[in-house]
Amino acid sequence: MQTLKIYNTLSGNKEVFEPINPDSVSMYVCGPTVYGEGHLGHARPAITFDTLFRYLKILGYKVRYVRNITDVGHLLNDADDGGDKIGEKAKALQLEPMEVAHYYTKKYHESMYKLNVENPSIEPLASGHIIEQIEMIKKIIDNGFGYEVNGSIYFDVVKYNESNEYGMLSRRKIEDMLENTRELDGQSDKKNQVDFALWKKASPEHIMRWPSPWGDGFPGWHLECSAMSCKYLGEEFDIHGGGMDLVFPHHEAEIAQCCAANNNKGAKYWMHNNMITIGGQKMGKSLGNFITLNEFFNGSHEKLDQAYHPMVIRFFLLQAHYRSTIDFSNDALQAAEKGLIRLFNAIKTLNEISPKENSNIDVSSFPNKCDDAMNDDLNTPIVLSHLFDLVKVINSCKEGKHDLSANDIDLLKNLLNKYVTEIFGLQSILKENNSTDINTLMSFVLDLRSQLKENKDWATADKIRDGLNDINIEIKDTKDGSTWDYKK
RNA sequence: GGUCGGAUGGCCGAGUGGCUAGGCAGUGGUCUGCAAAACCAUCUACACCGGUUCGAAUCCGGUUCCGACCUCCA
Repeated sequence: MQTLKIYNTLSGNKEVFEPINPDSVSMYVCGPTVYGEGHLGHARPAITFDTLFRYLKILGYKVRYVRNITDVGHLLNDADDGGDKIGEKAKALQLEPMEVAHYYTKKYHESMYKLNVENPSIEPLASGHIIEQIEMIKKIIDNGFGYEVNGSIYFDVVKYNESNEYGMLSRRKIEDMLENTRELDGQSDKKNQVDFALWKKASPEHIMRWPSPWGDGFPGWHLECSAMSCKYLGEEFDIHGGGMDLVFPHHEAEIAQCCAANNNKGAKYWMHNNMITIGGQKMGKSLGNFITLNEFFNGSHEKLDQAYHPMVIRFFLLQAHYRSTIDFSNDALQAAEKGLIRLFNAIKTLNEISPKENSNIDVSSFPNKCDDAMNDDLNTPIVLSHLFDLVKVINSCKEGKHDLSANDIDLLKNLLNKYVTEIFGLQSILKENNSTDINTLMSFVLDLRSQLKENKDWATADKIRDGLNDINIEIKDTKDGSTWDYKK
């Protein structure tokens, strides 16, 4: 098996990936809170870790991939005793909170399907694991790291830090955090500002609530991931992923909870994808550049020049390294779209190349070069650059400038299939002209037109060409005759 | 304010102490009745100021600007 290196936020370094069990990998990724339409910010971790999921399987691992759905309404902020995101939305729409959660879960799944994101092995709901979360709180209390105030349970970060290291993931010092915390008018029940809620007592108007040993309430913000990863992957598992914005406090708190409950920090490798920007700005509702996935797919947002196929979004994300920020703009997406079409045209071309006795160009190094890049912390942009070098090779074979043997053609077909289809999960966006009726009709039209051209009746020939162009059919005149295709 | 990260050619985006990243656009060419498409070739770079070095875009220091987190957030 090849040596895969991944960047571990915990150590701040690229590390050789060695799973706890040699043949299998356990992976947990933070999924969406389902209170609104899926947006670009959801696409990046989904695609980043989908690519990792696919790659680990290609490497021969048995992978259990858990990605949760957060359908429990956590509080909007710490000082607030009132609403949560799902509950607020439910009130606004006069729906049950679970109707809201279910509706947006379905929308999320639809977007993931369009982006060709594979289903995780398990997709647990936070609301379905209240019991596990309560049990975990009990363990934390029993171990002396939780305390109750007025029906709410808090995690005692200061006490925890005496015997453990709070801040190991985000490299924060608890002393700095205690110093820097602003006075918040002393509304909180917490002993220290750095403490966080494990269980929150539900105020009368809070609609999402469950019974517990401490009265009706709802679980804290960070608990579900600890409880569910532990349940399905064990107290110690291989990879925990999510967006960089979750490093603190969410993932830091998860580590603390797992250590406090199980004396085990949970994941061995922590991986974080970077954020996206739109036109150089952070995406946010207040900035007017908040674009949902469906708006990208149908082009309905005013900032978009056109619709972008889900595969263009996927390809565009893969053209950047997952730990870099990536900036969305119409120019960049249109460039990606053209690149993607070029790639798939070359794959099509490869199937049409007739093999020669011997190759006169060496393509044997391509598989290793791609693997090396992928093994270097999933450097998908470098893999793509190699694949585009391959596009040049394929095209020059078509032009008769190079030859490829049958063996080499197979090698390239396998390589492209492995990377483009299986690991990157890309699908062709070329329109297929596979309707028999239209093909018969078009070959008649093209035949007619070539007669016109032979008779030098350029005016009529051009009229046909222009007319077809208007209905999105493009005629391509080559020296071997004319072909046609749907325009993009 | 604290912690951390970034600044690469017209746009996006890799990488690295000396050797072409790649995509898109541009330019030149092939092909064509013309055009389009396609294909081939190719130019423009490493924020600023110092330092280390035979050599730095790459290492070090400083400056400016940008971003993330510190509060729900992918």
